[in-house]
Amino acid sequence: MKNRLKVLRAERNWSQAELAARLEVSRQSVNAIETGKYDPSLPLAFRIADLFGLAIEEIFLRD
Amino acid sequence: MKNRLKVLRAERNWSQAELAARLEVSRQSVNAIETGKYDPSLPLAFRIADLFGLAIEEIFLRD
DNA sequence: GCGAAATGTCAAGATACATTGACATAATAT
DNA sequence: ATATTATGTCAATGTATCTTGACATTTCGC
Repeated sequence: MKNRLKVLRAERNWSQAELAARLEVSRQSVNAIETGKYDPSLPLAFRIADLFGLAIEEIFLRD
Repeated sequence: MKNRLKVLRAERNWSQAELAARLEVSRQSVNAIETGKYDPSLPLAFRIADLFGLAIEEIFLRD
């Protein structure tokens, strides 16, 4: 499961800490998801999709 | 996080056991997700969406 | 180059997700 | 009515997700 988080974040000039704050998760969680250590839970994936105004399928890709 | 699993399964006349087999998870997992005990992981949500040929957003709804 | 901000990573702990095995009850079929 | 199938649920266990706190390294502005 790959994701486009880093790119989406860069497009908005958000730091990992800023994204984490907007998602109400820890900075370490954002980093872990971005660096592929694990996938977000489904509810968090929805919050991410909502924040960027995209469908989950447009952010998370089957590997 | 609500979901339409039970309906989609009924449309196909699949038992929980049959759906579990197609998803390669346990019957208890399907039951737990259907009865709202917990949400599936993101990878499992993708497998479910793929199986039914729908977008994740068409199966799982923000509550 | 120096200091600040950003990123990567580790450890320890909590809660969520998924498993097997078992059992009770409900629904269906013969 | 009895047997089979389907569903709901429990306990115990293991892995995944997420947390706080800490520290090292990289990147950026000045």
